[in-house]
Amino acid sequence: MTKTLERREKLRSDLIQAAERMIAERGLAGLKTRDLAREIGCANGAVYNLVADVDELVLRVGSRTLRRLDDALSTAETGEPSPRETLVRIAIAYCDFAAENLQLWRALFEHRMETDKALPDWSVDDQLQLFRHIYKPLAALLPKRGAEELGITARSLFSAVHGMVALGLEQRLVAVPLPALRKEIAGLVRAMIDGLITREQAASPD
Amino acid sequence: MTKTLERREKLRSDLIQAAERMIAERGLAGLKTRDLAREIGCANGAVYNLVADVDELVLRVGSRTLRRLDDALSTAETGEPSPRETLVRIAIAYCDFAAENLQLWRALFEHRMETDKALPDWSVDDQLQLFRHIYKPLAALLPKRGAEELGITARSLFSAVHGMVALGLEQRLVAVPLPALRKEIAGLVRAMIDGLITREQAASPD
DNA sequence: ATATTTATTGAACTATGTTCAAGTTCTCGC
DNA sequence: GCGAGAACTTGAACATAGTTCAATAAATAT
Repeated sequence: MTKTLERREKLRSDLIQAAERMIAERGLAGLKTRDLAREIGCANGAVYNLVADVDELVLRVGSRTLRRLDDALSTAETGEPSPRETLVRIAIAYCDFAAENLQLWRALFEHRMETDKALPDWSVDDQLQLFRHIYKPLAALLPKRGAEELGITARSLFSAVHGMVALGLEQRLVAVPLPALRKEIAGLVRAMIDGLITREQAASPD
Repeated sequence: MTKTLERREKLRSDLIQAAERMIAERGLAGLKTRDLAREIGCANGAVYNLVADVDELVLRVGSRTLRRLDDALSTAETGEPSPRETLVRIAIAYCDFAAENLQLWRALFEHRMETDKALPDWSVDDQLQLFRHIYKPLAALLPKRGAEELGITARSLFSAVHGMVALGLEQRLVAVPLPALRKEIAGLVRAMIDGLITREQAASPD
């Protein structure tokens, strides 16, 4: 009885790993059900016994990528006493992760579900976890801010770094060499933090 | 003799406009050659007499979008004496443009050419123009920096704002209401600028 | 007016996600 | 054990798309 269940689970796991490998090697657009089926040794149609459609598959791969990214950021935030430098390290870690997992990281943002098909909950949850890395060090630096406001600022800071990484790693424009990009990010993160602190202490001079 | 040439040019122009409308309404993935052909009144295959392939079509639409974006940013930078507030206004203008032209703006970044097919020059040129809006006000604020360094910082600042807009307008995560997003962007841009100025005046305390 | 060049057509080709009727394998009551 | 019924797997077939190209039509030159 459990025999086919086990087999299914094994196959499903193989499928997701194969999809991950394929995206990493050929990009999101290079993911093909027939190639996947061949790799895991089943019929093309059998893929749809394991996942509902390719959207789900991409989301499952994304979930794994987000978990690894989360781990990378967790590592970056340990053992650094200064909250300011912790934030810098997290930003650099984000940049490094994106560079080392370029296609998988891009897939997180490139993928679009067909209109109005909602994301499953388990996928949404993953994503919201990312901001939490920034929250604690930021709270230490901006003691006057409330939880709500801090959450928003954390999100903004994350987004700003994301933008620098996204455009910095884009091949189309002048590609920035990675060391230069890391330096730029560190500089702008420090500037943002300093600016936020200054503006918190002063009465927000617009 | 010029008869068919004229007709072709007219058709090509119609095609690009139809593609623009289609992307704006249905997103980049909703662009279909057969629908385009029907709209401009020619055979499906005739599309390939007007452009080499859909890649070129998307790029041509992108070129128009970039031009309109450029205009919007130009408008934002006029008539504001303070360079700092000029930068804030440019950032807000970028945000507003993205919100008002969401699908077309997204298409600029979502589109990926098939591997190793290079962008045509006319397309690359367009994109580099965007940073130039930021350059002048930034130069006024950071007089000690050289041209090279300023260019990099301008790019970083642009990228950071881009990231805030990109993630802020993303439906998947908690969508930020537009007014809140504008406020956030204004706040973080001011913080970045203040931080950059502070760090330029001090001896860059890392 | 006719021949030659050029442009346009739409059917056909390829690739790809998805479905489903038919075949196969497995399970469970006897 | 074994056979009926449930569950699973298959791969051919379908729908949709981008792209090509031989055949047709139009335009131009002689």
